[in-house]
Amino acid sequence: MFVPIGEANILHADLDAFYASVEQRDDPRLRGRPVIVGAGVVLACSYEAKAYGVRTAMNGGQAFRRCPQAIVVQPRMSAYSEASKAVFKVFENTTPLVEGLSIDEAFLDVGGLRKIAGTPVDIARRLRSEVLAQVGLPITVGVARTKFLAKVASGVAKPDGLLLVPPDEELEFLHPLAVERLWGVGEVTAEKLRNRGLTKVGDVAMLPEAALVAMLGRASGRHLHALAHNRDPRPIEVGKRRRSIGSQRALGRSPKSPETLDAVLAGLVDRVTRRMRSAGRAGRTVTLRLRFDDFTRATRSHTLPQATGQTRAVLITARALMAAARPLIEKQGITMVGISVGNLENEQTVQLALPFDKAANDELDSALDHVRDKFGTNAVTRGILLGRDQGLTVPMLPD
DNA sequence: TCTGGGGTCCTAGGACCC
DNA sequence: TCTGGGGTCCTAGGACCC
Repeated sequence: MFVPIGEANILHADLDAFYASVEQRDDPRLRGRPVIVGAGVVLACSYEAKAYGVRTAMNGGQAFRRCPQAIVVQPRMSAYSEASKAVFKVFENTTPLVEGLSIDEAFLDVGGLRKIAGTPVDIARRLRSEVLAQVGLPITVGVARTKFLAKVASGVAKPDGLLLVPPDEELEFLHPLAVERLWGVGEVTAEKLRNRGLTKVGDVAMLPEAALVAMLGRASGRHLHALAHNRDPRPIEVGKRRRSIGSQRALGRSPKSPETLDAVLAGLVDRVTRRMRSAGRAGRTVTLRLRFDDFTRATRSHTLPQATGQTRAVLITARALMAAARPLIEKQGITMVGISVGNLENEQTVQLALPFDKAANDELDSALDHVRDKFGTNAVTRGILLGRDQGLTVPMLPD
């Protein structure tokens, strides 16, 4: 038997039914019972609810028909975000090589830890018990030689499981699985494959790459061909940065006046630019996303010459995009509006040696004037007062 | 059976530059 | 005056993921 080079050093750790588990943790009455988080649509559901056929993203009415005894709770995003931070602390105490994928999952590279911490399976076992002990949440871990296989393994092992794919049993593990297990195969791609009689990963592996490219396009075809043959050389990437920041809002089906739409737009822009500033990011491409009552979608975008995190600049751009989309909006009822800012860059911070008296606003003004003189009128977004001897720190937009 | 909010990546055409 | 080929950036749409 051919044994691939390398060892199973990659962990994929994935919290089970994350939002629902946090709710069950915080309210003992919910434990062991079907729980649905989210009213209009199912954001998450406990395994007890899944047993009745309830699924994530299912609409609320349908979910309730399948499981009338389910307890429906409103989402508490801040509780989930806090739980996520606590879990990531456990990850980072395990290894510095952590790549976060979303609020509830991450890859960990534990290759260098064998001597001090034991085998990857030992580490995975300990990780699971530490997450349970310290955060009170069940977590599933897949262990394999590649990121892709580790993720597939955790998916197969859910819930509350641990699964190792030994390097010499990878294809035996992979090929009998349904194509939907492949990363990047959703409803549309699965249907295309099914139409050609391809339902298992092994079926896809028998096709030449060119046939998959012809069927699915260049990138998807190559990607799928590689995964079906168990090729995934991607390393763990630490410190990945977000590429866009956005916010959206569902509006319901009743007609919306232009004034109402503008107020919603201003609220979204305010939320997005606040988040950008607190993350220290500025962006150049503003995208307006719209959804209509027939579920069609449209986007309008504009790229500015300079990155900005200013509410005013983004709002002016967003309004112009909305005006450009006016004919579309008048033709169909609008049910969702979203704003996102992409092409993100880091805000730059300059520390100026300009001591000033906290009490004297004049001095702050003159310090800011100095920054404007030096770096341009648009440079200053805000200043932070640090005290008499520490000067002024001014986060700036990139030039 | 029509449903949220947050993201990522890819494709294709057009503009523009060399 | 007409014509090649290559590259980058922008815009809009689509598929996918959690």
